[in-house]
Amino acid sequence: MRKGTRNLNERSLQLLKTLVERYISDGQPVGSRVLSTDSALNLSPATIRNVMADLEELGLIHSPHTSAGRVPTVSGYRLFVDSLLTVKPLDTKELARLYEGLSENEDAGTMIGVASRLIADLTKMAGVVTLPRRELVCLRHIEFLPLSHKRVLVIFVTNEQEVHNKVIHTDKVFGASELQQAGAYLNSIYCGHSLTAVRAAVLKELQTDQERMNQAMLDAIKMAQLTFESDNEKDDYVLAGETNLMGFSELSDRNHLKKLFEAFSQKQDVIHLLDQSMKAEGVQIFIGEESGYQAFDHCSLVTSSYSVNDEVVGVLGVIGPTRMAYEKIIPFIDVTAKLLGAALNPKTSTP
Amino acid sequence: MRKGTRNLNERSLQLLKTLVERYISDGQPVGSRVLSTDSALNLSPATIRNVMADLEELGLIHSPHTSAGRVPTVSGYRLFVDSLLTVKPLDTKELARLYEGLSENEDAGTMIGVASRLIADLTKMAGVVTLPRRELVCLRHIEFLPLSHKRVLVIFVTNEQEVHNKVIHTDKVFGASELQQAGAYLNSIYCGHSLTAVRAAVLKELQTDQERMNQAMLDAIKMAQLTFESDNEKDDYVLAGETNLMGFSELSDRNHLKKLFEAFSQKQDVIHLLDQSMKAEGVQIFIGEESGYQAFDHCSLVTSSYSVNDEVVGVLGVIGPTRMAYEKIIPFIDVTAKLLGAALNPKTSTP
DNA sequence: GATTGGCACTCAGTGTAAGGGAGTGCTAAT
DNA sequence: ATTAGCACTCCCTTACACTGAGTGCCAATC
Repeated sequence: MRKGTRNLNERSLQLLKTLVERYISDGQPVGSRVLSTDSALNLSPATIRNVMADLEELGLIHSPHTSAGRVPTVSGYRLFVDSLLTVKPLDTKELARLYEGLSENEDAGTMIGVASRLIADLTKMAGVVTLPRRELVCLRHIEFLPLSHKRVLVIFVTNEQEVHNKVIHTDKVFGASELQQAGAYLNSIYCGHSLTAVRAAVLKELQTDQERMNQAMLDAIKMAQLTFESDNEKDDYVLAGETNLMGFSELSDRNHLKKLFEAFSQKQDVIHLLDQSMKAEGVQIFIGEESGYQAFDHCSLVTSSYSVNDEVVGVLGVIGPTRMAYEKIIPFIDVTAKLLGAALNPKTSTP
Repeated sequence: MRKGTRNLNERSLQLLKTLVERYISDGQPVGSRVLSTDSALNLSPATIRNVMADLEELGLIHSPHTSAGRVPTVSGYRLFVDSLLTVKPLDTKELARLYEGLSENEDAGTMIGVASRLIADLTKMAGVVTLPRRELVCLRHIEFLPLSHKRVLVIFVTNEQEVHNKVIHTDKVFGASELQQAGAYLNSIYCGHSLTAVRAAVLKELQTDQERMNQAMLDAIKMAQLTFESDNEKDDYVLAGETNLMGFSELSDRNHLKKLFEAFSQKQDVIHLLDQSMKAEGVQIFIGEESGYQAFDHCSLVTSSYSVNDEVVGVLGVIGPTRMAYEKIIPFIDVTAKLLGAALNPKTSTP
């Protein structure tokens, strides 16, 4: 059939682009008339209708009802962001605010919060930033305190000043001084190493000859193992500006909004989604149902991993309605990720 | 005028009560006809209309428009909860779930979270619980770590296993061993005391003769002072089930809901409100605008302080639409507060 | 004097009909 | 291949009438 032959020529792509841009800015279904005047091409509405019929057949656009204009489908958005979109340079004011906010030398937790807030404020959508992975964090100090019932409270400090704590269950009862000794021992050998390195070293230690260690050392190693045994230190993220999402008419359905907020507070879906984009470097985009989670059906996520010392340690992004200004959001997220990475770099961030 | 003479006789109160109950259960403005059949009094609609006219003049009820039924005003609700309401005994199932959830012996942080979640789940509204005041918390362990630039990271553990940390700025540079010594000294004298007691003792120490102390002791005391100097450890609360509020039609106004959620995430208004009810013992109720915060205009708060060892240490409550089932919520909050207090009692909660 | 029945009135909500507007699909002409 | 024209569809708004619920007031009744 002849439609196949003209499926996606230059012109139809150009029209799709204009249509998406127009829909993003107006929020109204776009008709052939507007498109005719809007696009640089000099085509009559009738011609455009023919093209639109093709685009619709390809599943790129869709008509809410018989006599409304066309609206991009998820595939349409996808094609748009993948090949049609022309990114706009960042607004200077926004860039300035990013610089200002992300140049302070605070601890990682604070910076994460600042970044999240900045994303939310500047995009008027919801900002989300994951905490840095533990590979990055290096052990600075560790300490054990006895609790009742063979339980021990572990406190460990990472990087400059981040304090973590965890309760572990030991197989015998330890006294305060024994625990103190164990802490001192571990501090002396593992201080300054990354948590993953510590975990690896501890495991190796336990598997090799334990004869050359005395009981106290062995106890210490065992406790370290319990402390760092798994990544169960559940990943977490900082969210800001959720309330911004309540303003969007496309999310006005009470039910959708509720599901979305529930997903935010249960966290796991969001975390899983962010994890995915951790694997790839650079900006990633999930449009509508692409995410695979019902809660995000009418939302898009634009994310980017951020790196410290050329190693990916976390993800940040923005959550908003499918109809968002991708051409502005994409560079924005890109820059924010780079700035956050730089701000977290211990070389430059230690005063 | 004659209306004055029969302002608030038994009968009109009875009618107001029935009206409020009916409105709470239905959510529809209540007309004279329903009220006539609903109330035990055997009165014709016409008579009831007369009474309602009086109640309206007194500002207790109000008509949304000429020919709708009547709806309670804030004053109407107030009168209702203050003198008309007959509290219903707690549902056995709910009571059972409360017992179950609040009998576990976890650390305070967890219990607070559980309580908040329980309130939200059982009332289908939003639950809120403040963290216990620091008067209650007693120092278990304190420790200092050197940071750069005359900054010191203080880590202190309170009660069983709650870890806090703070960065203080000292007026000279301390080495790791000096700091360790200081920590050991403070542990030896202040361990087991409440934070407020520690603060008081430290202040007293600094004001009296410092001759009998050596420099190391003095440094330790000074650092303790910096650590505990103010209540700036900002009070905080745990919120659960905010999303439940999105289901209520009376809060459907996008704007109201947004303001409410913003108040939740900014926290200060909520904290201030909860603080107020900390002062009074027992259940307190804020209806609609009474709270004084615009964000809560169409909401009611039912709160109760909770106590450990007969001392008020925190507040819990439920946030929902003005039209809520007070007669069930009030005893519910009352019981929950008592159970939480019991669960937090260190005597019984330490295994 | 309190209570009640009756009546006119008000007002939200609903259903129906008509007209306008925006947009489409198809066909025939260019 | 493109375009103009036309008939058609569907949404939206306005208008109008009608219903039902509820009120306020007045006069009759207990």
